[in-house]
Amino acid sequence: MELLEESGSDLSLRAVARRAGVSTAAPYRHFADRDALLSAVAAVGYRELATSLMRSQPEPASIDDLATIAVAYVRFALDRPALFRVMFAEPCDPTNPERVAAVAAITEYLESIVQRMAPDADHTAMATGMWALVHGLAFLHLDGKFGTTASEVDGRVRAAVKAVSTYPMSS
Amino acid sequence: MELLEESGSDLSLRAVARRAGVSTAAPYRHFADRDALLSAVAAVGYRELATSLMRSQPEPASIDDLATIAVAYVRFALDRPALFRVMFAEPCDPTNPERVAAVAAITEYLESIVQRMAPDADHTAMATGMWALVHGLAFLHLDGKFGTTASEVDGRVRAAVKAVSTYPMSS
DNA sequence: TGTACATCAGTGAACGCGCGTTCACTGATGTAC
DNA sequence: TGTACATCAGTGAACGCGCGTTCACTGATGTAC
Repeated sequence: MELLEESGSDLSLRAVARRAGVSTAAPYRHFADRDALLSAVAAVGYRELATSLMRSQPEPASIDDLATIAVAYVRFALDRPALFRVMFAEPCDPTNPERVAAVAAITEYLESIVQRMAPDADHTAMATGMWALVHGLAFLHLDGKFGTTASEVDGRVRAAVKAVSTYPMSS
Repeated sequence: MELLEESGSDLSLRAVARRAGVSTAAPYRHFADRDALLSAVAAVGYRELATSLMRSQPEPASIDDLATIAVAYVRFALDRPALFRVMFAEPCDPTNPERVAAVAAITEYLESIVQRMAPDADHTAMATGMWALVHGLAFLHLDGKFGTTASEVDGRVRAAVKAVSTYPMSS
């Protein structure tokens, strides 16, 4: 995790071993192969993401609260870009139970929010949409597709979430 | 481009040369280095993405039309995952003018839609939100974070876009 | 019409690199009797 | 209390790989006179 946070580049078994002050082959005592390591790291990442979202707003009740959660999500991605990429851009082993459970936890959290805030909506569809919204904001900022400086990010995320959640489109 | 569509993996100069039936060093006649090639490929990708979005709905007038555009965006990502990743996940040279222009074109297209469909909204914020929504849907599907089979994707995307665009959240 | 020259895409060999993975091994620790 | 054994994290050397990039070079094409 330390390595991911400072280097930002791809995670290699050799680099992990170096960082641990250990020989090249030592990681194989603990992980079957590179994919297994990456899956494990991703699982930890998911748990931390879920934790920081829930901590940012345990019981969101307004669109402002929703925007706060969105900001927490984007912050997570921006603060720990390499970890975020491992979590989402690597073709992680879909059979890793920890990973599956962590994704399910995030989905459930989102659905519970939707259920409370928009009781008439299709919960699943709405939760999917909200996740996609914050995820897209995270990735687009991460990849610099908006010409946004770091200090503007929060405001931009809040504004986007509020705009989308507030104005129904005509017809 | 052919290479990206069939191999799905990283694009290397050597692989490109092989595919072109040419020696390892030949690409350096045309591109300064690997990043330059990637930037050029990304620029072409942006243009093609913009084209297929506009073709899917030149003058969107309803939420259904909006959902159609979203489906086109996600389809692009799913049909050409490696290209999509080069466009968005690689740290592309931000000074490449073609790339900047292509991103601007997509932004403008989205803003014009928003302007027509939600004239009261903050256009920039709303366009940001819409882009993030479809982009998030694309990436989450691409990375298999929903347990969705290929045939369900369209329906799921439509439902998510409609849900988010239709129901305003309570305060 | 013929000759000299510039241009330029492509060649092929080489460089040094970091990588994932395997192998037979060492050495410390704990446990059974 | 002492001895034999199993466990297991870690070693270090080696394998073969594909990569980005550089180099001096060739050979075809077009152009100027």
